[in-house]
Amino acid sequence: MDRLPSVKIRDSLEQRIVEGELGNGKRLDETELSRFYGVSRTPVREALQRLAESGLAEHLPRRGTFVRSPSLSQLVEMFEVMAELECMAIRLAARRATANDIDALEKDNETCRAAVAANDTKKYYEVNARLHGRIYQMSGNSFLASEARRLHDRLRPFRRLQLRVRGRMEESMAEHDIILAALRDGDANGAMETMKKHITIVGVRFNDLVSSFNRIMGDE
Amino acid sequence: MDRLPSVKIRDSLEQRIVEGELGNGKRLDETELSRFYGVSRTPVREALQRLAESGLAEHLPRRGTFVRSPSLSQLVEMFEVMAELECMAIRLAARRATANDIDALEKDNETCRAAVAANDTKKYYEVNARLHGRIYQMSGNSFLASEARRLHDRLRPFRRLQLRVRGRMEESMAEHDIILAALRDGDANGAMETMKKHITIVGVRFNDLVSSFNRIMGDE
DNA sequence: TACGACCAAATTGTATACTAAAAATTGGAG
DNA sequence: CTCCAATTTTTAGTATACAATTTGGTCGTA
Repeated sequence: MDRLPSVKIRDSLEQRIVEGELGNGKRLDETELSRFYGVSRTPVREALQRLAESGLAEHLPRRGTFVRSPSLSQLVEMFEVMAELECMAIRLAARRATANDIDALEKDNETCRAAVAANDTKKYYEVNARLHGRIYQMSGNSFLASEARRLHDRLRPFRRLQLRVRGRMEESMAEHDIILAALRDGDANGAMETMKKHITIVGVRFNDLVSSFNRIMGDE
Repeated sequence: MDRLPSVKIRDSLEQRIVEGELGNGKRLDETELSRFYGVSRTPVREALQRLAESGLAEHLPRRGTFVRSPSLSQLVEMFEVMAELECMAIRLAARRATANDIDALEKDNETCRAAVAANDTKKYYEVNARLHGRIYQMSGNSFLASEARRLHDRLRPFRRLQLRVRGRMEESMAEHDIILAALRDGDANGAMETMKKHITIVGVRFNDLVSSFNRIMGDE
């Protein structure tokens, strides 16, 4: 199944925004993009409609479409909601996890640990995302899983910067260990407690986040 | 500010789906819709793209766009997530509510009570939605507010059916009373407890059963 | 009758042409 | 030189024309 051009363009734009190539406030010019992708304006417009619907861009009638990264306060709000969803997922997962599920998590966690030892941020991020995705699945609530994954992806660039903060990867690993131990014991409350701390940015030094944030947002 | 035709069409379709006029599986024919709305296919297509992105419809490449109502198990999952978001909102609201906020809630609640007395389901739904929306706002987390409102709107037709169940409106009122009382006392936990019961449709046991069932059966 | 290939109608996806609204520019008055 | 207004230019929104793909049916053959 080969995807439609309009969908491919949408995905490409989404990635370019998330990667930071298309910074906040950047005007997404229909003609320019149509030249870039070698198609007419029609599929580009459809891609932009979908982008705007998902919240990554804002469409102003008869003005154009603009990349809209969240403000700092919106970011904090999003992390707050993310923490709640992760908590919910881990609570459900603790009740429903099978031995196989937990084994898979353990395996990912060890890969994470290796990445930390090698100081491989990219690898760590990748496996970490898989681990969290697995927990969403384990919750048994596929709607929750899809919502959590959506938010997770949207917070991706910020989460990644957060990991660059010195010592954050090690700290994160320790939390993973506690969460997994709680899961193994079926201790839903313990897992939730740690997960909340794990996600919420309040645990991180606020200044670190702000400086990362400014670095990302600084370039237009 | 007058909205663009493509946006108006999107909103109209969304409403028609939610109202049940366009039932599950209904094919959204581009030509037919363009005739219906008296415009060309272009704005209709853009409206359909947005609908698909928001999850109300599904777009199959070169086949068409179809209304996709959630299955029973998806519905249960969505209510489960809704309950979690409502809990979060009420927890935050309990900490941040001002006297004015609570007065406004009380007023809505009394209007609700009048609607129950008159057995006016439509009115009850309307004011009930406003009351919940107010709680989202009171949480102080605007991202949470927008997400909760989105889900609330999407669950609207099912919530409405639920209210037709005999005695459900009265029961719902009683819960509102308890929640408001807890809010007035700043009792976040009490408010959350009741809210959880208030939202969850069938009870946690059933959710667990359906979720495990789906996991076993491999239905994603 | 059953099955398969091929053709035709319908419908989606894309390109292009046209319209209308907003930004940019130019020209003049003060 | 500055400010404002009219005009030009650019660009978003829409219509229409065309291409590509699926689908249903028909015809022919085993």
